[in-house]
Parts: sequence; structure tokens; C-alpha cells
Amino acid sequence: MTDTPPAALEGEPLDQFLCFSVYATGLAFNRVYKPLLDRFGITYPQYLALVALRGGDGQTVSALGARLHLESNTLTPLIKRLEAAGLVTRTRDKQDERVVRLALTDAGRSLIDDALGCIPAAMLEATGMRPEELQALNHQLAALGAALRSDHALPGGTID
Amino acid sequence: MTDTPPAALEGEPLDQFLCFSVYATGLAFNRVYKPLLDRFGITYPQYLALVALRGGDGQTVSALGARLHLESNTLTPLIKRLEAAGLVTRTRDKQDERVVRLALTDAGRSLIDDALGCIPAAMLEATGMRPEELQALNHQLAALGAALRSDHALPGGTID
DNA sequence: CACGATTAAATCGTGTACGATCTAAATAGC
DNA sequence: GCTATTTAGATCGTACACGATTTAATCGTG
Repeated sequence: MTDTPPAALEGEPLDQFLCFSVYATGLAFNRVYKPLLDRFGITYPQYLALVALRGGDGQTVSALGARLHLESNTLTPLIKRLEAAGLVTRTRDKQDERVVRLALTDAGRSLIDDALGCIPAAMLEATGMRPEELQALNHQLAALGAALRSDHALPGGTID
Repeated sequence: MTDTPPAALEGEPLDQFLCFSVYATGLAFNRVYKPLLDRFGITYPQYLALVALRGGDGQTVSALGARLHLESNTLTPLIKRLEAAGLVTRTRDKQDERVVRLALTDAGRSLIDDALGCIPAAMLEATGMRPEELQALNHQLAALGAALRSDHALPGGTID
């Protein structure tokens, strides 16, 4: 009776996985964000893109991707939707025609400023936690993300 | 000069958002998992589903969804792919024909056992962190996820 | 027993993610 | 000065997520 029973006694095996907590918390964040962002007609990744673009006009698709950790195959259609909504402009660089320069329109800047005026506070309340706790968690998660990103040498090694 | 400049001085505004750390760390996890799971021919959500199904045969789609925090619109196609791969079986309950009972096939059990034999260790190494750190982070994130899920009363309140 | 309400899955449409590939533009060598 | 390589975005196919709706089976109440 000292052995662990065949497949019981583990309340929820998935709860032992940090990756699952990250995954499930991401889903939960999205579900809280959705009704808030619906009022602005944007999705969560679009919201992140607008926040990043607020940092300065003329960013390239690659630069935006570096900030969001996304690549052109994801960003191109996302940005085109923002353009179709009249929130950003896409302009080919005159010096290098390969490059697309992005900028917020007045409507885009106004929208993201409005969104930032109410959504972060609503999200803080939705967590029910204190800002210090959330900031500590943020730092730890950022470190974990950086470690995962830096360590792309697969530990498995000898994969044919 | 004591005021914050218009839109500078913030290294990366997104890095202040905990939601973004959760989002980006989820992406990073996925990218590390992908090559490991490719060797088994499954995706990350499929891996989670198999781990959950390992907990016992006869689970319903709803019960699996409760564990994964997903619903039938996401799970049905995912499970059908696992069925097509010969890893799970779907059986209508004889007592209640609305219900679909899920079970791992021998191949499915064998595959997920093999996967659990090497992947968690590889992921642990990929994080470069100590198990105690990861466990502490796991608990905090689980609590955050639970708070976000329980608090679906929108703080905004008066939304028309 | 009939019939409206409820429930479990499935279906459909939109929007990410991402590997793989493609195109066009710029750069490097020779 | 012309081709080979590299680079920036775009395109395509597959697989999630999820709101909304649908279908089919069960339940509840009279």
C-alpha cells in the first residue's frame, strides 16, 4: 500500500505542469479581455500591436514582430485588418522598397489611448491581486520567457 | 524636465503588462514544445488532452473540456484528429446518446507514456530554472488563472 | 403521454500562430 | 555591371480558440 495507485491519487496531473498554467491563464486572460476589447472592435493581439505602435511611428513589420515575438506570417494579416479598420497605415519605404513602415492613424491613436485609459484598470481589478504581486509575477514570467527563447538548442540533441 | 517625455523613456511599454508576459511566455513554451512533440506527431493541445485522458477512460467531452478549460467547439475537431491518428476512441454512451465517452487506445497510452518519459525533463532543462522556482511560479499562475475565471462579472458594469 | 426547456456535441465563421514557400528588392563578389 | 545570396514581407496550409448557432437526445411538468 505504499506504492502509488496505478492512475489515481493525482488530483489533476495537468496542474503539475507550469506550461499548462501559462496556457490556461492565457486563455483566461483572453476571455476577460474579449468583452472589454469588443467595445473597441479589436482583438487582443491587435490591442498589443496598437500599444507597441504607440511607441513611435515608422516601425517596420519586423521591428513590431520583435516586440510581440511574432513574425510576418502572423503580423501581415493582422496589420491589414487594422489598416482596413482605419487604425494604422502601411507605407513602403522609399529607400528600401522591401520594408513596410507602420504608423497609427489619428483614429488609431485615439482608440488605443481611450483603451489604455480604462482597460488596464479593469484588468487589475479582474485579477483581484495587488499591483506588487502582479509585478513580481510579471518579472518572473518575463525571465522564464527569456530563458525559453534563449535556449532553443534542443536538449534532446541527436534528432535525425 | 521633471515630467515624463511625451512617448519615450519607457523601454518597452508591453513589458509592463503581465498579460503580455503570459501571452509571450505561452508562445515561447509552444515553440520549445513543437519540435519535441513533432517526434510524436501531436500538437501541444493534443498532448494536454492525452495527458488528461490518461487519468481515466470513459471521460466525456465536457469533462475533458472542464480540465483543459476548453469547450466542444475546440475539442471536437481536436479529438477527431486524435481519433484519426488512432490514439483515442470516441463512443456514444448507450444510456445517454448525447454523450461521447473518450478512451485512449493502446497506441495512445503507449505514446503519451513515452512522451511523459522524456518531454517534462527536456522542458525543465529548457527553462534553466530550479524545480522549486517553477513550482512556486506554477502556484501563483494557477491562482491568477482561477481569479480571472471566477471574476467574470465585468468590472465595467454598465455596458449597454 | 406530450411538449417545451435543457443539455451534449457538433458545425460554422473569424482571427490568430506557425512551418514552409514565394516574390521582389537590395547587397556582395567577382 | 551582372549574377548569387540575402533580406523583408506576403502567401498558403494546418491547427487551435471562441462566439453563435444547430442538432439530437433527455428531462420536467402538467
